Amino acid sequence: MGNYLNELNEQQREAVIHKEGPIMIVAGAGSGKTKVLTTRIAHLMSQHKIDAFNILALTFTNKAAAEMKERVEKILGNSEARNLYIGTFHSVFARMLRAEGPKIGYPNNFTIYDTDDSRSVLKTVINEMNLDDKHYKPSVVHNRISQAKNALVGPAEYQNDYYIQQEDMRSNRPLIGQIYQSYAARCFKNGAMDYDDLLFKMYELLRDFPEVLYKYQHKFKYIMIDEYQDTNAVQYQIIKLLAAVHENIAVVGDDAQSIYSFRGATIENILQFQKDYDDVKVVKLEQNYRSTQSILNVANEVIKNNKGQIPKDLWTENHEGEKIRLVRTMTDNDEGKFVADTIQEQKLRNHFYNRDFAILYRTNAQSRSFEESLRRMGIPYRIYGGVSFYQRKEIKDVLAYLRVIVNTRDEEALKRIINYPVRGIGKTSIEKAVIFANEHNISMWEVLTKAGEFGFKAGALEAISNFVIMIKYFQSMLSSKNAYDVAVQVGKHTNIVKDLFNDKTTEGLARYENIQELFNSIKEWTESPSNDDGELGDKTLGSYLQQITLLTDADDDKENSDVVKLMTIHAAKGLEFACVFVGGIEETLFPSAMSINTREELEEERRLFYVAVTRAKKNLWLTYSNTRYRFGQLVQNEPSRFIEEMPEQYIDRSFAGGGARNQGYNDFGGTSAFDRMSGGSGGWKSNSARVAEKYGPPPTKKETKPAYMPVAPAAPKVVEHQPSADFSASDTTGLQVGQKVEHQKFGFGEVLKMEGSAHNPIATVKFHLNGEKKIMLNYAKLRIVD
DNA sequence: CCGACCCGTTTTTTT
DNA sequence: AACGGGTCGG
Repeated sequence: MGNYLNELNEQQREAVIHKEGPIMIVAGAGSGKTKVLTTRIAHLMSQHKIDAFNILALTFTNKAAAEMKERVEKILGNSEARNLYIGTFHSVFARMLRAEGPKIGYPNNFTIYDTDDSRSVLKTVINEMNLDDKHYKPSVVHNRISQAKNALVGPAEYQNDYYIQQEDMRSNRPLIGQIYQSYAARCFKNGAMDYDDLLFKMYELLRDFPEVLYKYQHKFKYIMIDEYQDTNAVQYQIIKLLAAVHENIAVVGDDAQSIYSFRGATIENILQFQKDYDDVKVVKLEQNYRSTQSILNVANEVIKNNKGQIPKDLWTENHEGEKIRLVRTMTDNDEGKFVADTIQEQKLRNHFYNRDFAILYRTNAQSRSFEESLRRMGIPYRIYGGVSFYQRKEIKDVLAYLRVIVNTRDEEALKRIINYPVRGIGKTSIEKAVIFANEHNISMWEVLTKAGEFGFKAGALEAISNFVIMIKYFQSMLSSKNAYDVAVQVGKHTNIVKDLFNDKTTEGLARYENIQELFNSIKEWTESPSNDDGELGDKTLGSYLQQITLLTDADDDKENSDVVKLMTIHAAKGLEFACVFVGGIEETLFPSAMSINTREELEEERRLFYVAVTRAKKNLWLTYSNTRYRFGQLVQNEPSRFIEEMPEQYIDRSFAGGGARNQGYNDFGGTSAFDRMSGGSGGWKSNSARVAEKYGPPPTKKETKPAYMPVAPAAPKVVEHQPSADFSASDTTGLQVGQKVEHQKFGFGEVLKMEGSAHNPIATVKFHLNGEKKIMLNYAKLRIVD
């Protein structure tokens, strides 16, 4: 400790040591923004003896929060940092609402609804109003309500706002306001908040309860906000309230990286900041420490096409580096192969590790072709985002039990588990219970506890009674047992675990493993150290459930695991990688077809492009494909307009078509030299010989070809397998090691090993075609030979 | 009350 | 292409 200031440049230091009053740090990509915030926190604590309890730092991802905490701890060299209030907006407010919830009529153990829960409640409400959920689609209505909440518009204001009503009329959904009202009432009745409520209710709490406002205003003497350009109206108002007393607020942001306007974020908040406080200190961080000059120049040049950026003069002392490689392929699969091939090649040639690579894309659906190619090459990877672990069915089932135990008002969870596993409470009984609950304005749970008074049939009555007794039994454990012990009891007592264990299908096995993983993670959480602040240090089930809903699977990453990372560009913000591939640089995909209608939308896409490019430290590949599958249909896309906006001198287009050597560039990979080295795929492509002719022999170490040249495919002796006349993939549920199988392309073989998950059943098969080959594949395409 | 089958939707991005 | 919801038959 002590010399941390020496690591900073002049501007960074200025921002760190600025003690009192508001400060706005306008910073470019890779300029050490987060470093400044963390150092500032450490500096306040060590030099100015500010107590950790009095510092609030808000971020947009759990990962950023965890990193910050870790780094502060490292600088300070003690464990003081664990008492800091560092977290995402949502998780910090959830904690506060947990403490203050009863003031606004919510239980301390209120449930947090994720997007699926919200839509499910909406569907219920829409049906109860006798509206058509095909027209009033829950997802559409949810977006609308979400936007309203983020703009501080409650149900009443929504229905009274002329322009909002006009919009709803125009889309022929005039009743959204009423749905909003019912939805809010239902969530409240269920003792539940959705993601947006965590912000919206926090604002109302501070607005309506002066004593609460007073408490937190005085508690938080210093406030830091990361990624300030991504704040929306509610967040802005909350920050303003919290900071009003001390005005020791430091915000860091880059207007060029504002990419969350779809959830209400507005860079207006940056411009407004200087108007809201007197004497704002503004610091600009313009030196980039991350990327090569080529990368930075490309990013800067493209972003210049946006109007109204805050002028910044970004520069770097880094080397110019290699040119940005622009790569065109014929199909999305070829794109995947190119990337996997190039990763393999770069690893060997330039001694990169898997963890040095990231593959970024605009939409989650694009991950598939990359996954497949990586798997074939045997390159380990991890996908961030997409369907989170906690959204899996079996996980949600167990969590639903836990939710009901903690908050019996949670009707969504109750309905999910009341007859799972089957216990004789059928559809009719459930409907009855819901109707009774609505009629008597009590919770569904209360109906169940007093089932005798509501005239259920004898059989149903007994089933309900047993169910109620069981849940009450679980509840009796809450005070004496921790989250893990309760969860284990639930698993045992409900037979969920046993049922899954007995399910020997691949899916059942995977589900069983997932449940075990859930239990392990609960245990881990239960045993992790808590902080000294009583109000948030608890290890109860209620506390567990609240934080779990706010977790993304990007958060619990095994930081050091040596894998290639795949994620959307949105998810990549704030991260950096030595080598970056950005896929699908095509019109209708990037920029998205949804976002080309207004200048604002298009500029956000361009900022997204800026974010993607500036993730790279050393090497950057931009790939696009002539054709790709979308909704199961082959579509053709033009190259993205962003490609033309890049300055020529930093671009290597030698694999982007146009030149003679690129004609018919349609088969990368599958048969590269590295395939054989890695025991991967290869050898069956009929046209690889042709391609090899065009590109010459595979590179050797002696060659002085630039490092970025793709690996030319070898010219294998190809024998095409002729599938049996009646070939069709069989039901492979019973597939076993040793089984003889046929594959349409690879021919006959024998199963060596089986692994993977239900979604990705992987078998290693030894095929006999073209000599023995071991291939890992998703075995859905196999025929069992008897 | 469960499975098999059919049909419609999905893909912009996230807490 | 793949998943979820709905329907129908056993």
